Amino acid sequence: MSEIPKRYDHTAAEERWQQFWDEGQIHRWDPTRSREETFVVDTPPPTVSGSLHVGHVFSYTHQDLLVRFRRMKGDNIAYPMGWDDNGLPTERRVQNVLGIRCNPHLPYDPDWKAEKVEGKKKKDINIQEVSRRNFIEACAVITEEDEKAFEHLWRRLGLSLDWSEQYASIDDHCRRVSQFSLLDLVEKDQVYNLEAPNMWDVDFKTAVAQAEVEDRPQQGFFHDIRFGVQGGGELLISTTRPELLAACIAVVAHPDDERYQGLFGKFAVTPLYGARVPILAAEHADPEKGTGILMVCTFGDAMDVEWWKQDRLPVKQVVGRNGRLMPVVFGEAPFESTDPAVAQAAYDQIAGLTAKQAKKVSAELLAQEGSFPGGGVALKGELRSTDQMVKFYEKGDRPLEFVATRQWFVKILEHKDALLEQGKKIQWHPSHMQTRYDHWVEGLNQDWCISRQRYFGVPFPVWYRVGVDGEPQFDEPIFALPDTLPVDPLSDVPPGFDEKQRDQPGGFSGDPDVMDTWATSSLTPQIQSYWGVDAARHEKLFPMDVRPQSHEIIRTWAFYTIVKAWMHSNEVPWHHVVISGWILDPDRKKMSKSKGNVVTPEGLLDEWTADGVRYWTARARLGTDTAFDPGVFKVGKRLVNKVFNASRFVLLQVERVSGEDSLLGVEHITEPLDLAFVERLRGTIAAATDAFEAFDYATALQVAEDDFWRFCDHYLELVKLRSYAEEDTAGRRSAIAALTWGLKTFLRLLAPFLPFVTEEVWSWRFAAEEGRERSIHTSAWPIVGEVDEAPRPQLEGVYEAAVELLAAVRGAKTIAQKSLRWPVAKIEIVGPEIHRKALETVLEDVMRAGHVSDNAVSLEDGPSPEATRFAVNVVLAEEMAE
RNA sequence: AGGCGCGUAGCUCAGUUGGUUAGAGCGCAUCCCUCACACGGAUGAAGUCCGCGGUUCGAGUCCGCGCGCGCCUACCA
Repeated sequence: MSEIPKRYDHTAAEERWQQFWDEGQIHRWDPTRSREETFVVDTPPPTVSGSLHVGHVFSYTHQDLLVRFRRMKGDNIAYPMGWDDNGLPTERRVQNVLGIRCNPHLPYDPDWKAEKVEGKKKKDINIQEVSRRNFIEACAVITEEDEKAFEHLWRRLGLSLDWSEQYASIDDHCRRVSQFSLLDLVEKDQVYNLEAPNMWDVDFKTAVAQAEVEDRPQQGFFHDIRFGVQGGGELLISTTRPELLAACIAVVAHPDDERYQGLFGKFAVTPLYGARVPILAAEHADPEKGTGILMVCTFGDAMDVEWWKQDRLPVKQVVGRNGRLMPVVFGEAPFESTDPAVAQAAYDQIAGLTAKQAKKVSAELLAQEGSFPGGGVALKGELRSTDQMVKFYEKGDRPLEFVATRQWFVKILEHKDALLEQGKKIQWHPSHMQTRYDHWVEGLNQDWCISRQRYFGVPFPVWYRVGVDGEPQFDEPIFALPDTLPVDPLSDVPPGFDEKQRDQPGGFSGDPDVMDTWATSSLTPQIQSYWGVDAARHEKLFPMDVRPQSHEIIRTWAFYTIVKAWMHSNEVPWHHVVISGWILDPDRKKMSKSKGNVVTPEGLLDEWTADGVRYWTARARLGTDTAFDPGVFKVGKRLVNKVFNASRFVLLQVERVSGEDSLLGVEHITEPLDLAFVERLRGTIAAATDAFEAFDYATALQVAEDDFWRFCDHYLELVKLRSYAEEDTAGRRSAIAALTWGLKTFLRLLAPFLPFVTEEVWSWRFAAEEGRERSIHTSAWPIVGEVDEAPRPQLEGVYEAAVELLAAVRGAKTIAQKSLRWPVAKIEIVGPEIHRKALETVLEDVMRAGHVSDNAVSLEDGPSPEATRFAVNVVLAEEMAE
């Protein structure tokens, strides 16, 4: 038995046990055990952004609680760690930290070294352009540092991850699996490549997918613009985007709209540009909005894209990839005009401007005399302000534009029903989170665009034949062979070609894009299972048991992962999804870096102990947002101290009584009070286990914690003096045996929540008992069968009667402002028979704990006051005994 | 605008299939250094269960209508 320290030094203990777990490799997945006895977690790979906040602590601890429970139940745990270093966040961070930009056309410079510019003033930084390969090397350097910071925090938190199972979403293995996934989708005809209008971020200059788009409120202005009608007349269009007038390809109104019945089939003529455009009827036009008749452009919004497709209208793209208006030539298709010279003169004033600038200039042009065909002013009346919702890339600063570009898409629109079915096969915790998934699937309106015009990501394993005209033939892709993956088509050469033929007529050209980061993240189960690489391992790990994540990424991570598992394997990726809520600051706002209200975790761990911080996270039920409340950390730390001190008391008693002999077994538990306590604990074990089985760690904690405090406040006090006995009596043996099993049980019930302090006190005595139990975390989760040798109590309410009477004695002393050790001269107890009988069996323990002298007790029959078992009259002694 | 969730003590939250007088912790008040713990303990005060209506012998719980908060989805005329 190791020496029991007087105080808990959490800093030293936490470090010591982290190291112990590492050395003992107790978190290792055992690949030799069967799938049935294995519990597989699809750990979220955090975006390695370099800054940690308390939100990370929150959801990752939730997973760990469930994992630690399953481990103690005897499961073989597969709990890997992945890092998401792919994509824009890293790219942007690297640009800022190192002051570089990628120029993929530059040659690789082997001597180039990354140098941090943090701390320098903005004007002193010269942005340096580097090659794609240099840029990716720089990314790797930065992410490695960031991963270390995360790993350090995870270890301090006591996450029982298997550190031998790690991946990074940009590493060779992940690139291989991602590219293999694309090839499999090609083979299954679930992916296509198409030039089409698509949402485009003009600053990042990349396509984005529906899932990455968010609506933001913006103030817009209606411009009422007069259009001519061919053959005479005019109509009034209300638009917030006058800068797209040159891109107008039609005018539409609702087919039932009385006002425009005579116009359908005719042509309108745009002001300034003199373009002849058809006037069409369309159900989607809302007679209530604006003037009820609107212009269709290429492309103002998603609806424009729909109309363009539906009515086979021409493309008049004016907004370029950089968000500025492109030069166009009037008088040539598709920019026909009744007066090309006038049109050109007008357009030349907005060409080259940003959309926002062009809007202002367009309004000025439209307000000029002569802007309406045949004389007059096209802009009618004042601008009217309107609140509108505008689509933004979630990481972007300017509105998205619809730009015709060539992109890769995964077919999801035609599979909505099948994807809803897959969602039903998964158990969502809490269950209402499935509704979010359903809503998202039902609301899909675009296929999944998976190509991004960026540098840091997984390339497409694709080349295109180059025609004799020197242009890539996109309908003739050449795919990499699966056993050559991963490839980079910008440096690798497709089968049957050599490097000299790159970008040459008759040769090949590599696809310059990278995949959407979700195209890789959607494969975390397959990455972990080595799908397509190691079939035996895949069998043992896929589908997984549980996916932990937060609710805002149901539409991305959960959804895409379900898509991929279904397309590749016709399976669900996991059987359970557990959803953590958010952390809210005291103003009930979500804590996030952009709001500047985050709390960094390391300081919390210093102040409240790792277990105390874990306690706070464990109090938050799944799916429920939680206030950041230092009061709860405090409670957690108190519990940690209580565990330490109660264990100290029990084990000092055990040490005194048992010496170095083996612990007293449960067969020694014979006293009625002890049996009543054991009976109570049986119920606690069952309740905590049921809750954990249902993924409800919060209830498991509450049940265990409540009963542990009762154990300390009541049972320990009731049994303490009996256990102090000098002689080896049956009563003392019973007390020590019950305390031993009780403590051992509480420690195990609390171990998933408080892994450090429970391990610490477990090591004093229990660890030596059995080899398997060297660590509490690989010891067996308590079951009621352990204590079968202690008979069930014959009477009910024994424990409760004892507690009630002790409270009455304490109350009398408190009211008299006396110490709890103050002796009682006389106590009169009146109550009904059933309660008296229960009490009589434990009366000696209660009287001893209350310092009631012998022969001072009277117990009589009679009614008890409401909600109590007994009427009690306590008379305190005149003086403190010596 | 539709949907999901939430609203219980000053604060953070439990409250099971409807069932006596609605619970816990924090905070607060008063007291107690007792040999596990003062980083502790005892005792106590504190609630219009968001509002209105309904079902029921009985509603915090079920139904309807509101109000407030959060989120999801839709919405660039």
